[in-house]
Amino acid sequence: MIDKKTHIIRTALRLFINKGIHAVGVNEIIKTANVAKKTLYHHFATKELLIIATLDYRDSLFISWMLSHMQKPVSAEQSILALFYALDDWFNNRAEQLGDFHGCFFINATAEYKQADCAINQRCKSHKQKVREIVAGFVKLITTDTQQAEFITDNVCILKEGAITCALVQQDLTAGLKAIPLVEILISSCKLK
Amino acid sequence: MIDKKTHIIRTALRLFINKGIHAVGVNEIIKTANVAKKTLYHHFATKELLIIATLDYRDSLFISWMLSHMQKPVSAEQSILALFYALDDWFNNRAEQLGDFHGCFFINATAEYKQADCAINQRCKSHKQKVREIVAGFVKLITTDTQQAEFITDNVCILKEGAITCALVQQDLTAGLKAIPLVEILISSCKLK
DNA sequence: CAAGAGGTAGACAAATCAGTCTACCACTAT
DNA sequence: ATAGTGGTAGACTGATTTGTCTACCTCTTG
Repeated sequence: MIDKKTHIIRTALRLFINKGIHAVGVNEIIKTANVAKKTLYHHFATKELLIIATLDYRDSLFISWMLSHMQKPVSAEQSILALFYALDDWFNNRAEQLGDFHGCFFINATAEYKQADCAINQRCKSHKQKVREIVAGFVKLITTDTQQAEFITDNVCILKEGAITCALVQQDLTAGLKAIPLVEILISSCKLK
Repeated sequence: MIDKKTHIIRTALRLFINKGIHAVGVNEIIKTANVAKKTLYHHFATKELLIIATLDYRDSLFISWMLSHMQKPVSAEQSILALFYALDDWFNNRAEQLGDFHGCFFINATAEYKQADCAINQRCKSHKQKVREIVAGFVKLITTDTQQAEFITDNVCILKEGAITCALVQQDLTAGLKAIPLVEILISSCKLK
């Protein structure tokens, strides 16, 4: 049996993703995880610290999923496109590592915890920063012009967030694929300059 | 004095936008609005119905704000671009009608209420559908090719959602402006075909 | 003026919230 | 074997949740 701490994190994460954070109480978490309340509070002093632990867990899960898709292709351009095909997998529940799609956990968490000085909010922000830097790393291989690279990176991230949001709110599960032609245009428009 | 029902809706909306929906209790709403609990429950049988009323109120507010910006320009292309300049106003708290920026109320509400059969979720979805149709109306004036029009509409919406999300989560208040060059590329790429 | 109706008030109730407490259990080290 | 340590258990607490109740107050209408 995996250690209880990890078991609690994974259970809480699944519940948070499915129902939202405020909507899930500590009692529901311990009942679902089959642990005592004291056990949870032994590992996490407060619910907020448990939330942060689930954010960290999801962060490493998501980053490794993302890298596993982007590192396969032979060209950097293909890596960027692979990200959007991976999104399509995710939206349509073909991304086993990430589980069923209920939107981005970090966007959703930010929606619930908006104060900029709040630890939860800051974890979400730094997760997105990490993701952006991964994208930027591939874009750097496409163009050496730093201004162009920043333009591409910015808009790849905007398209990515937009696709996730459209997939969640409008339940448009094709949003990932829909963005791909524009990603191609975006990249090629810079290569020509 | 405006009628109490509207006063309650506006107060609840402001609190929901600032703090999230689950995070705000009925007690806080009545205290802030300075009304009795019975008054609130006279107008709204449940908290959920109050939430739906705030969604409807915000829907009409947002749509009229959006239209007021998009109807000014003389060309349809300028109208689409005006949407992104308007987003920039919003993100940087220059959109008085919408109040301070705390992300899109409908995206945030969806993050908290994810069950597809839930009334709140459905209101959010249909709001985004309305917004999409407004965009589609302007795009129709740019190209008569329905496939091209759909492609532009899809990606304008994705870029819009992405900009809102980046502005919220990464606190990148320039996200609206950053998307504009790509919107221009998107539109011109179709005009050439 | 008076009767009735509908909006207003805030105390109240039951359920649930996060978090605490004492007791115990299983293992390790002496 | 036994003392000690760290994980486990679940009842308990006080605050807060949504929603209810009776009483009153202020208007409109006869």
